[in-house]
Amino acid sequence: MTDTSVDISIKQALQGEIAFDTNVTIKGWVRNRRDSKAGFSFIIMHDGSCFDGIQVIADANLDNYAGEIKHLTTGCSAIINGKLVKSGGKGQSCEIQAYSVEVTGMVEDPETYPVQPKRHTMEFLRSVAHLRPRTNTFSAMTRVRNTLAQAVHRFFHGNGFNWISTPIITASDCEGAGDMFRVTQLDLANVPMTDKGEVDYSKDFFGKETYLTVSGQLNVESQALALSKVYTFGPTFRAENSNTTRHLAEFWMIEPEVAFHDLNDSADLAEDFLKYVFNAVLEENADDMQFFDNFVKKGVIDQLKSFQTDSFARVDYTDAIDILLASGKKFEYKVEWGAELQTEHERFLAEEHYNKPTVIMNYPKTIKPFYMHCNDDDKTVACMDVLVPGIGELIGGSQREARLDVLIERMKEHDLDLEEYQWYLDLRRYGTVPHAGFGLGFERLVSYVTGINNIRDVIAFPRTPGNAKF
RNA sequence: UCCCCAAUAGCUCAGCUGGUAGAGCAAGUGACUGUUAAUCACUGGGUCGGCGGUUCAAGUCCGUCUUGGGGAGCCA
Repeated sequence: MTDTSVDISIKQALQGEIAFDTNVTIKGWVRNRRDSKAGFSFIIMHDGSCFDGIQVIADANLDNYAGEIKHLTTGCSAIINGKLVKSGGKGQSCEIQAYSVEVTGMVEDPETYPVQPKRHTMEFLRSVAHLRPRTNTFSAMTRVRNTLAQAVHRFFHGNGFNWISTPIITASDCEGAGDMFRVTQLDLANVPMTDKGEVDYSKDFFGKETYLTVSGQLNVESQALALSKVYTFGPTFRAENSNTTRHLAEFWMIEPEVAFHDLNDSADLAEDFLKYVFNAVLEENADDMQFFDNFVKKGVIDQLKSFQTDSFARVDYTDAIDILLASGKKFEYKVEWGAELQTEHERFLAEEHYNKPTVIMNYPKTIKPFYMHCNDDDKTVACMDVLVPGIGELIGGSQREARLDVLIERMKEHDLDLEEYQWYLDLRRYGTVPHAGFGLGFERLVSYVTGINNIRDVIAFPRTPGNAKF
């Protein structure tokens, strides 16, 4: 019987790709077992290929029925060989009538197996991150995350972009941004010192201080000024002591950069990009998304669908300030031109005023980094934040300052060491062009799409302050 | 990092003003059933997050640390 058997995924069976009466083999993990004293057991098997499991009918006359099959519990692994048949019960179209159930791994102590067939809290599952992919929520999240990652590459590839791998180890704190993770080979118990009593980094692996990257932007700009359309998609690190539902110390970031683009082009690109990847998930993960819509966040499917036709709200920072002032809302932080928008302000704009992804453009230059293009008003820079309901900032981007003299002036204002940035300034010396790009936090995207509100639950093994387990 | 809250069985929780612990689910056994988060009965299972303190007595009160949650800051 097994000679003619076909190895299939559960997805193939449930999607009707396999004809009834075919002799098939599936391999996976037991989700649940129910016994019938009429002489057989129902075993629900999952293999991660799709949201649902397949029901296996194991008859009592199988050799190992009493010895093994009757003792199968949630989490056991098995190889099932049998005939794919039309289901004799309600709730599923097909099932497998087993010829053999080969148990590959029992669960050592069923009582302490953490993943029970019941609702668990996300906090508990995070503490067993090595086993949580066996749950509905995490297997669905993983498939959606995969679809998004594939769609990211497909979108850019289809639009003529080159994927650039920017360095993960970097020698300079590019944006003068926050804390970075140090990379060193020095013996921390015996650090070499200079005559001045400072750490002698010339003795270190790279001969200077090095860190994990916080952004590939400056590097990828140089690629854009030759290949025109480029993007990065890779790991990024921030040593900020942020304890929120939307920050990770290690996350994946997508950073497109396009020559001859201005800010509006960049906002258009961001919009097209989101439409594309949202649509990919709607098409490829309908069952997973239905689960999220039912049990994680009501309305999450409609949220993605409505964005296909209804695009970004776009508003200038200056106008956003007026909207906030005119709203009559009492805010904890004062609304005034020149100040950062606080979370409460962003939430009001994206969740109450517009209730859809909202782009705020052209912020005061005093609160933004040195590399952003100075607008003609000499007060604002050409930048944008894309805010989405429930997440906050999903995308941050800007048109870059392409004029050498203006850029140098801005760097001096920010107290940067010009020597360190000569290569970056060269890009303005040799054939400079206007260009623009943005950064998008991949996990925030997964969070928005799935409705899973804690960013620690949209990556397999989250890295956060005080937690690098697994 | 700041403010607030929480930590009790494998999981989710209850435990009033201090007197050494309970339920549901899970697990084990049995009954029953083409079942489907099955149902019913019985059984086993806890150094009440760590350390220190107050008290005759601490799950309960106080201090501190750790972890987690909600919010804020920083940002993607």
